Amino acid sequence: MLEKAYDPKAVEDRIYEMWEKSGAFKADNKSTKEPFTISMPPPNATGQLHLGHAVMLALEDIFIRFARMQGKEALWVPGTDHAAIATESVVIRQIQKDEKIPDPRAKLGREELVRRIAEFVEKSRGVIRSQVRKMGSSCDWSRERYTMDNALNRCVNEVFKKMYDDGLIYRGHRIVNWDPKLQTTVSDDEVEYKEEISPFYTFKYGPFEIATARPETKFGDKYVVMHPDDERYMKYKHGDTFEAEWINGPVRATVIKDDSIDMAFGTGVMTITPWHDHTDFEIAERHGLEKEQIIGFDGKLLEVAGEFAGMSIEEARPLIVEKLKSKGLLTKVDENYVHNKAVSQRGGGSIEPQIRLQWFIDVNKEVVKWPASAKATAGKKGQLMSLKQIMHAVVHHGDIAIIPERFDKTYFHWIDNLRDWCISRQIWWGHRVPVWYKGDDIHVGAQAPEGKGWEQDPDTLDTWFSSALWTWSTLVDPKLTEDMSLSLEDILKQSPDFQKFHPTSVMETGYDILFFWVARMILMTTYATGQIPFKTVYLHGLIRDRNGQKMSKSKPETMIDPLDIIPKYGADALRLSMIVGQSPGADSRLYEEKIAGYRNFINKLWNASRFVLMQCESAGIDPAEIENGKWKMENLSIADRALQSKMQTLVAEVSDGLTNYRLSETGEKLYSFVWDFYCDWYLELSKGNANIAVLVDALRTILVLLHPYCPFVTEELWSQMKPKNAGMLITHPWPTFNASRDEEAEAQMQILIDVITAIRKLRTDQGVEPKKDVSLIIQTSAHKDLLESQAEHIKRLGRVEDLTITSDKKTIDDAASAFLPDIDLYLPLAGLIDTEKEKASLTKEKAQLESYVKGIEAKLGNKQFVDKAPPALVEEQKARLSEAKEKLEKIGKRLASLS
RNA sequence: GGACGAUUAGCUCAGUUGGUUAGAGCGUUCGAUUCACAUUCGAAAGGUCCUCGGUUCGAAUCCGAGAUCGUCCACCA
Repeated sequence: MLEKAYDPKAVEDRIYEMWEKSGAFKADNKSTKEPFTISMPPPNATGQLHLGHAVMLALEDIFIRFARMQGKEALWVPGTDHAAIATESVVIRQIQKDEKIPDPRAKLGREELVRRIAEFVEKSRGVIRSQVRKMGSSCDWSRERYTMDNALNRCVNEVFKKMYDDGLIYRGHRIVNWDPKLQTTVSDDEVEYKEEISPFYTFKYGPFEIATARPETKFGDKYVVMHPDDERYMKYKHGDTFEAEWINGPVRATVIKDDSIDMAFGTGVMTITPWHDHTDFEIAERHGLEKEQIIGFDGKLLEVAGEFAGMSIEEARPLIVEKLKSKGLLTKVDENYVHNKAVSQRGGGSIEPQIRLQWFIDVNKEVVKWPASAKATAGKKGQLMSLKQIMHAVVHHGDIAIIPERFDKTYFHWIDNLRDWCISRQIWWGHRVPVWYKGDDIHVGAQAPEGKGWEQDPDTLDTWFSSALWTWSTLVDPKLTEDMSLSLEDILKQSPDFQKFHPTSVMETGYDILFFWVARMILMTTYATGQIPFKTVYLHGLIRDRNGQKMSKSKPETMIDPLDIIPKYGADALRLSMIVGQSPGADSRLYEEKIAGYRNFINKLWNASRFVLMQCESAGIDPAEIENGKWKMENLSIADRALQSKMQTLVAEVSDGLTNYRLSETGEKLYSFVWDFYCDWYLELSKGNANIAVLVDALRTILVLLHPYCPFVTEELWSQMKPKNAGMLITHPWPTFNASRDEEAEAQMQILIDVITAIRKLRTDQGVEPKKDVSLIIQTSAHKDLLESQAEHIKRLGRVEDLTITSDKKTIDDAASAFLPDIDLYLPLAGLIDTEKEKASLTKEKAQLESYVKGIEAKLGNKQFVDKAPPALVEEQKARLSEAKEKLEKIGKRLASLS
């Protein structure tokens, strides 16, 4: 017999082990079943499982379990990410701290440092693996991948080479976001802007006044830029030169006219520093101006700064201002100027734009064939397009659907503003740029060419470069990647997993990495394989604390750690609490009471099962002997029939909800069906005269439907009551909807529920002690037979000792007026559920419908509407009209029969 | 500066294409409890659906304007 309360600790690990051992997670690439694939967004190999992972795992597990039960060949590929910059800086910091080595890169050298990082990652990956299991994730561990696997490295190199050969990857001096602290570039998306109040200085510069918050960059400035239409400066022509007294003596400056200048800002004139500012760089490129480096890669001023050379920015700034002031060039200081300071999202250090030789992906060059997907290809075969255009097309044409839809706009907007992607990083941990140099010769490829003296590029690739290949690089056969004679195309063609499981079905991830990752997967995968990476993108929101704040380690009191929650409340409860009430793309709040609420639900289900099993036992029936889906049709009570009927609707709704990714709504439906109907009414009514077969069979179906949401408890309960030939729930077939609804039984059941509820309320209203058995008269004309047949239930659930049901209004009036001492309560049903109430509501509905019909008829009678509105709309209105008329007719008939 | 989203009970949120008396969970109040479950059961209180205007027979829902909050993007020398 089951314990009195569900104890997840005693169940979860055992169940997970059973699933894993059984091979239920493994997908078969030779199967003829329809594939359903999810690539797990790989958690950072260094990390601990947090709520962001937990919600991702819960959602994906629901998708995959539903697909598996529906008989699809379901594959969920797990893995971990090497998280280049994050990991390298974690390990470096650790070495600095533990071994007191201030510069581990210099001291240990590349080989040793990389070895240490790899070692560290290997340890952390084990932690992540076990944490993913704790959530109940039914992923195929035999296919686990890691972004630094050799096979994936081969894919990275092949794609790099392909892009290089296509002219999509180039090396160039471009202005990049340089992080002086981590000594590497970061991509535009990794830069954050923080508001900062700093003094804003206005200086005299020749005949002009220029304003700046960063005087330390101004040493080399020799161009003043203004808008060509600015009337204040009409007398200066583009190309004019003049002499100006400046920080370290006089400089010769040139006037430049450029449209990008905002005339309303400051004085409308600025000097530019092309080496250290994106906008200035662009202006300089447009006009072919000289660029000069002022600040070194270590963040210190260079020779050009004269007496200030070697100083850090913080040191130099006040001194420079002081000097300019003493020269009489400072005209104004605004102390309250708010400006946005660029900082690195990773290290948090400030970003110093610098010009560097870097590798880039050209997103505008039109050299790529239209993707092979059906919709986007229509009529465009053979056309060449840019990576940007590909990314746009596959979403625009509906090959890829984003849920929620509104993120389409954000996505398109991002593409419109996308600049070339800087893919090289000056760190050691990651996929090394597969390029070799010997003097001026360049060779691109995974291996060094024949001959001596070739040296590989020291840089590594942006971590998102390898992540962008994730949906398919994880599906190539690793053995094939060892054969260097095969092309990428051959490898893909000969990899059974890729052939069977790609494109993947759904990519589920947080909306915060739509740009970082999702967009880049679309870009890279569609380019490299000719296939879209996934058909649907499901974006979940962030989990916040109870105050709507981001959970962070700095506020431990609001932190919820899944690893604390799981032993306490169970993985099932955690899963429900994160999914019900969360709609895609929107943030949601999580706190312990919420989780406890779902723990209670799990326990309710547990106890309902316990009750059912006890009924079996006392009836001497072994539940295993009860066949599934074969309810005894004789002697079905109203409750049995109503349950059967409602069950049909539930199956249909849950199937539909899961198919269309409406997880929250569907979860809520299941919750309320189980608690509010099955437990509160059906089980209560079955007490005393239970139909065991119905009881068991309905509960089994409930377990099946709930399994994707709360796999552990359902599997455990299933093992207690499954039919003897059935296997585990995880692979149990999903029920089908057989469409036979019993509306009469549902209506009668509802009347019974209404009557009992009314009695309870009546008792409370009249202050009758709940313990006391009462005598009751129910007066009804329409439902006398029904209520009489259910008298036993009414008596038991309403604590009524003596029940009289009469259709005679006089009886009740007499009883009430005579204050018959032996009658406690009188319940006239006329105002509750009786014909009078029905009549009233029907009359109201009729009036509404009539005016509705009138409205539509007026619309359709309007010539302008019929002529100008889209035909579909007119048709829809017509359909609605006939529907309403039909309904009106029905109501008319019913009303006639009532009176 | 541009875009997107939110605003419904004390709190957290549902509310399908406009249609009975706007719902749930938590919390609160009152009551119950050997009979599956106190991780329970019954009942109650609690709402100007942000504001104004419009469309409609009918608006929480559609349209317009505004307010407040939040997020993303761009970025100003």
